[in-house]
Order: sequence, then C-alpha cells, then structure tokens
Amino acid sequence: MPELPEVETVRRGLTPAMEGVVIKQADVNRPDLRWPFPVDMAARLTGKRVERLRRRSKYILMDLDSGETLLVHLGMSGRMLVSGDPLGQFVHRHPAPEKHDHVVFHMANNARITFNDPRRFGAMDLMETASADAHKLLAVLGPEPLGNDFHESHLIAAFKNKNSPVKSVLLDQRIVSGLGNIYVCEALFRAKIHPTRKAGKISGARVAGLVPIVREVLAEAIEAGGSSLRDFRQADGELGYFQHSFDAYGREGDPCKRSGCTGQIRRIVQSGRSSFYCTQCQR
DNA sequence: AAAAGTGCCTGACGGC
DNA sequence: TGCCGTCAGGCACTTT
Repeated sequence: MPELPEVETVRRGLTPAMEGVVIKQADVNRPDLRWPFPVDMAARLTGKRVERLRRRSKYILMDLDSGETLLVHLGMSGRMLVSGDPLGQFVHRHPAPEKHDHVVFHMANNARITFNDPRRFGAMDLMETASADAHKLLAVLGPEPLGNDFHESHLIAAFKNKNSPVKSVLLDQRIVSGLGNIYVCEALFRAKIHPTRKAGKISGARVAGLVPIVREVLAEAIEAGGSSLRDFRQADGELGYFQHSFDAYGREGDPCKRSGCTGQIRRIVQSGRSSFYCTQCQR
C-alpha cells in the first residue's frame, strides 16, 4: 500500500480541496471494499462539512461537522484523484470515470475526489469523532513513528524476548504503526541489520539506533512525497503510491549504494513478503 | 508472477 | 490432564 509517507502525502493533497468544505454529494458505487460500507454512508456524508483531515498510521480520518469521522484506508492499491478544485492546484477538468472508482466525493467548491482501488483491500468506516481512538482498527495501533511515544526504551522493550525476525517485528503495527514492506527494508538497510535476525537477539544499542533511522527514512519519504505532490498538481491530481528512490527495496541484483561496500542487494521471501538487503553490510 | 496491507485462524508452547 | 492466554506463522481477500 501506500505506507505512512504516501498516506501523509495523500492527506496533504486532499487538504486544500476538502478541509472546511461541504460534501455536496457522495457517490457510493458498490456495497463494500474489504468490508461492507457503514450503514447509510452516502446519506451520512451528504451535506456535511469536512472540519479537519487527520492521519493516524496509514489511516486518513475526516472529521465532519455532524460529529462523525470518516475513516479511509487505501489498502494496497487505493488512490485518490483530485480534480476540478477552484484553487487550480489540481486539474480543472473532471476526468472520465474509470473502472474501480468506488466512491466519489463532490465538494461544494466544485472539487471532486475519486477513490479508486482495483484490489479493494482498502476500507471506509464511520464512527463518532469523540471516540475515534477506540475504533477497533485504531485501538490496536502502536505509537506513531514520528511522534513522542516512539522512543528507544519503547522499542527495546518491544524487541525483548521476541523470537521473530526483526523484519516482521517492524511490520507489526502494534509495535510501531505506519511502516510497511518498503520502509522496513529501507530502515534495516540503513541500520545495517539483516532482516532475518531475531529481534530479541539484537543488542539494545542497535535497537535504539533504529529509532532515529526509522524517523529519518519516513521523514525523507514524506519530503519526497511533497515534491511529487507539487508535480501531481501540474499533472493529473492522482494521489497514492509514489515512486521514490530506494536503497534496497526493488533493487535485487544491483550493487549496494553504501560507499565502499562491495555487496549487492539480494531478495528473499519472509512470510510471503519480499525482503531486500545487502549481502555485505547487513548483519 | 508478484504486488505497497492486515485481520483472522491455527497450532505450539507455557503457566497454573 | 486440562484450560486458557500468548506467540508465531500462514492464509485469504483481489486485480493488474
């Protein structure tokens, strides 16, 4: 999916078109994504003003003036296309509808936001804003990696006695929420940690070192997303996964980018997901 | 063929 | 021996 940086980029891209704006109409073109849509979703969105767009982990949260919050998850292939907004930051003309346009928001400022998701691993739900944190999908999430609750002692405690590979521990959203397959590979590359290494056997110092590295990797990707967002404004307004230049992910067989390292990137499969790592510098 | 995610199921293990 | 909780690993969902 879009991992945390991509979701944050989508949130930022949606903000000028949606925040403070009334949803004039919501088209709901099918009954479900990964799960059924909430009861009467279209009616509960229609005529409501979007007060604020927030992000929690990989979820976008839209607070409405009705006291409800719309939760949106992009799954693996979800995208949001912004068109026709009066500020001229995206494309002015509304594109022709496409296959897999599951939900369309028609905004009072003439912006249109089209949620397109071929694989339908995405999700939407409505909840009371006041108790949003208690939502089933949000309550289980660990700290935000860019927030104050993600710190060295937290990660050291979470790694302790863990018998699983560090790769899967960092993917576990209960431990830290927002990392996905790409940025775990990138963080482990930067930390020089082999993805199969058992979490519980990594020294405290190395675990502690992961904290600033995870933050850097995500912050840099958000920055790159910001640039791609500016490009989107001139291009087609499509918000979702953006291609960033990676050190390890997707570089199977290529030389390690670390200066002085003679290793090359290898791909292995761990619990069904590809892991990319340098044969030389990651131990 | 492989893909950016994650809830849920199952079996193993351990404490009481 | 049995019950229950936790943990680890794997599956399923779907389309391109």
